[in-house]
Amino acid sequence: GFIWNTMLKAFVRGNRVQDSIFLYKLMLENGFVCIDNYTYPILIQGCSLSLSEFGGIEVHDHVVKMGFDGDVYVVNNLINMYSVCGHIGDARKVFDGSPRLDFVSWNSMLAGYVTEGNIEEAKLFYTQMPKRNIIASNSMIVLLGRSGRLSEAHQLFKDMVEKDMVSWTALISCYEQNLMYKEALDLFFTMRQNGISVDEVVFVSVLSACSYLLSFKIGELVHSFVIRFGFESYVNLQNALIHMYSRCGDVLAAQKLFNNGCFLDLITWNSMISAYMNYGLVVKARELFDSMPEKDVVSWSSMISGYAQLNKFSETLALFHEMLHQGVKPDETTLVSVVSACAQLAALDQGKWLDAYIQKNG
RNA sequence: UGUCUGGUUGACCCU
Repeated sequence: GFIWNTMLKAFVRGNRVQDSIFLYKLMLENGFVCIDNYTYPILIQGCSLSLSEFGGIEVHDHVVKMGFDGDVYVVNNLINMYSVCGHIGDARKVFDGSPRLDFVSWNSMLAGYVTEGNIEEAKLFYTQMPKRNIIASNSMIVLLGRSGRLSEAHQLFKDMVEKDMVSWTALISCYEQNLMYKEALDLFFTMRQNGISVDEVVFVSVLSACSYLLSFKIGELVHSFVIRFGFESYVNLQNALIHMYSRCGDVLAAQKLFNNGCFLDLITWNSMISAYMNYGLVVKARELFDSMPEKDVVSWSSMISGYAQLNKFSETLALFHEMLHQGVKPDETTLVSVVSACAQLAALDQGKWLDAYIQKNG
């Protein structure tokens, strides 16, 4: 069975959930022998990643019929799948009905409450845990931070007998989410002083704080750390650096990173486009936009809102129509810019048309 | 060969 499972995993990793289901059906036709306790966690994981609740429910059904519903790995994946699909009640049913639970089961269930933002349940559940662990505590820190309860988050952090890099990063993010970027940076430097190891995630997070503070000097310093630690080729770090430099007034540094970068992704392109637009470099932005291998709604919105910011309202409307023509669905951000363009141009008929569009599309 | 926690891009608002 492990050959089949390996193929299944390859499909799931490649975000090809339909193919994984198809392969699973072939496995069924092959007489079940290739289906084992490794098979379902992979399938369920695929449903989680693609938020396919209906696929997940179907797979859950098979799990029961095939008698794998006592496998703790299967159970944990089911809990996770129902949680990320927003069916926390079903996750809890799996949890409560499972003959066997381990600390991952508890962590997964807790993570469900955290995703949901359910402080009460999460706190209750956390106190009910047979044995707390770093991952559970880290989840709680995130939840408290997201809910604006910074002092509670900090207290929990301080009370942890063991902390890891994620605990520190989670607390740094808490400060950032509550717009306390200075404190976030301080915490990063404390983290370094305490000799805690760092990874690319920490740096991305810290660079984000620099961007908000418009702190070129610290941003540059962090960039030097990034190089010293050998993380400079990570796409997400390049994206964070491009964003930081553009926010902090050095669009040329951003451009240099973009031009020298390899393995760039959509976010890189989008960041560079909005960087150019923020500096009024419309032609450069448009060149990039037109040469993008693929665009998403953020690419379009960056251009459209950029035009609106620069008072180029007819360009705003023109690009919006182009967007619709290409079958890209605008979101709220896009529409805000378009509405303001209509208002500025006193384009009453366009405005009416847009109003009808918004009514029709919710 | 399988499961749980932290991070990056667009308008407005907030700061």
